[in-house]
Amino acid sequence: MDEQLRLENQLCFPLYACARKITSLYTPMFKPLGLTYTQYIVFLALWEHDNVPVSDLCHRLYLDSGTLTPLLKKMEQEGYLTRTRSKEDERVVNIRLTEKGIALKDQVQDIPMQVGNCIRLSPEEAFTLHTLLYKVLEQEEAYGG
Amino acid sequence: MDEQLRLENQLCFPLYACARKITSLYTPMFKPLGLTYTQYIVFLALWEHDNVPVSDLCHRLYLDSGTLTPLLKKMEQEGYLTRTRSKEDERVVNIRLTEKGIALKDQVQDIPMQVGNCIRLSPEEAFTLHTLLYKVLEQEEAYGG
DNA sequence: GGTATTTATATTGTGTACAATTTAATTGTA
DNA sequence: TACAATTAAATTGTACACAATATAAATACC
Repeated sequence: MDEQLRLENQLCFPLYACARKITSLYTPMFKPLGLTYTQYIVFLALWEHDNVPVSDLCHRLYLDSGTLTPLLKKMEQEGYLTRTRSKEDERVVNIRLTEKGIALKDQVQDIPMQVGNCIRLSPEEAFTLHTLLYKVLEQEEAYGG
Repeated sequence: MDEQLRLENQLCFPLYACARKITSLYTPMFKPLGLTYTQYIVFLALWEHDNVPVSDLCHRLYLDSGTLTPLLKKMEQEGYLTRTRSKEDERVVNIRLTEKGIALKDQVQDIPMQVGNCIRLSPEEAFTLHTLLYKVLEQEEAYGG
């Protein structure tokens, strides 16, 4: 009885625990660079599309301004990016990487592979997992996906 | 180039985003009960195995004492459980649900199903996702799995 | 039996997450 | 063109997570 309340039968719990486990695999690799996982994904987003409003980062990272604003301010202080109010729309703040921010890319190139090597999934399993996660993530309800 | 640094090619990112999305589906259902997601999984663990040391909860939930100690103290204050030093080993603190904590189970019975209905995966897909997540989670490196 | 080591929690400090609210700018509309 | 509604960020407040350290009890070992 109560099978639906068994920890092992939840989908939410392994997701929650697994996400934290993977993040913890990255943490020691970021430490020498003085980065955190959240800062890393902000960089990943910006290395792909730079000079974008805060709202663009919010959408792509599924994070809100309450999380990103202080993070971006800190990254600005550390010289990785600039925050500039848009001339066309004064409500908008544009984020642009500095040379230092762009250069950081070279230093993290092989980190995804190192973490990947710690995860014992076959390429097929990793692909399946990736596909299923995006299927859940891109459902219409939340974040206007 | 730089395919390995594209946000979309990471496994960590959809995991991280998906975990937060699922948690956010639970939050409004917990609100009338005054619960948080983390408290919920502590209850799930205790409804299965009650009267256990803090270390047992740490292992089952993949959380450390820095997270659980303040959480358990708060849940104790709210009358959901008791924290008692073991007589046999004074280092150990045993956690036991009160009647109030046990009774809460009735009020959350259908929440997993409601959340499940929000996730557009077939039973087979959900099973596959569950299996792959546990495969990653139960690898030997971390948490003594 | 006394001391070093290990173990179980607790504490401290830092960094997210996010709900709710605020502020300021822009847009829609009578 | 005033004025309401909307939008983009920022702010405030609460709740985790977790690394690092501290504390105290138990065990190991000489």
